[in-house]
Amino acid sequence: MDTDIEVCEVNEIHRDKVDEVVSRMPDENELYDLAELFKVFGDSTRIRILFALFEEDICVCDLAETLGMTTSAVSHQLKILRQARLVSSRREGKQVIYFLADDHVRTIIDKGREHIEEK
Amino acid sequence: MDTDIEVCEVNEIHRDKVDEVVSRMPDENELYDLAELFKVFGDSTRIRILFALFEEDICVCDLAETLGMTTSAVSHQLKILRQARLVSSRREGKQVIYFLADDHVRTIIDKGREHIEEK
DNA sequence: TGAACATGTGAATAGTTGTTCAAATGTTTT
DNA sequence: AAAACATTTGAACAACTATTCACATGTTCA
Repeated sequence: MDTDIEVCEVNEIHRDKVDEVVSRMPDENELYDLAELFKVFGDSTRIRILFALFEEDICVCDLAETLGMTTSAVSHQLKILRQARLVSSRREGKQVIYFLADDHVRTIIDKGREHIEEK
Repeated sequence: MDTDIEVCEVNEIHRDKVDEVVSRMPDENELYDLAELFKVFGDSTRIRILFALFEEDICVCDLAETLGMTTSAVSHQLKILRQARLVSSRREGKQVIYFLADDHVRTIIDKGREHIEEK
């Protein structure tokens, strides 16, 4: 039904080069996870939350005030940051305090800043 | 029409804390640009293109073959990578060869990998 | 110059995502 | 236990984005 008898190779592929590159490509899962991670950084609300957490641990309520957004909107974004393990939280009475999960966050954002600041 | 006479502060904001964090926040443009940059990394097609370019400079046609996509789709993504100054290109005869614009790309992706690889 | 090759681009579509709104959950205080 | 506070969550809507398709542009070679 789908035999490739009459395939006309339109483009001149450098077969050896392509095979080499393909063989060195990380597996699909890793590529997908990487893209998912950067997607989390790719929203200015979440970037702002991370910058706020660079300064100090902070509750949802203060975070919402800082960003001028509803606690609901902030909470939705915090969930995404938590799932990416970029932030963690602890409960203190009625409040939930968020903080950076580790130092990768700072490093990644710093490298991003370096890139955009060069010209 | 919108006077705040009857404002009932529902949440107990830590005013001093919020003001401090707000004052240290980078300006809107930088935050926006940062998010835009990471958005570019936040797509697995573009991540795959970047990994391919880690190995060697490569033309659109081979890139398409490597990724199993149409040259059109690849070209659209290359445009986005170019606009973010993550890749550059040079023409060699009929072909256009793409290559990494600088080493920030590697560094940023490496940091991302470190994060996801730590369980 | 014309044909073939290689890449780029605009419009359209399908899928994804951020915010809002309403309501639920969990904690403290009285 | 009830009321008030703080956060979370699900559904819905609007805005955005990646791929496809058709076509345009640019280069080489006969």
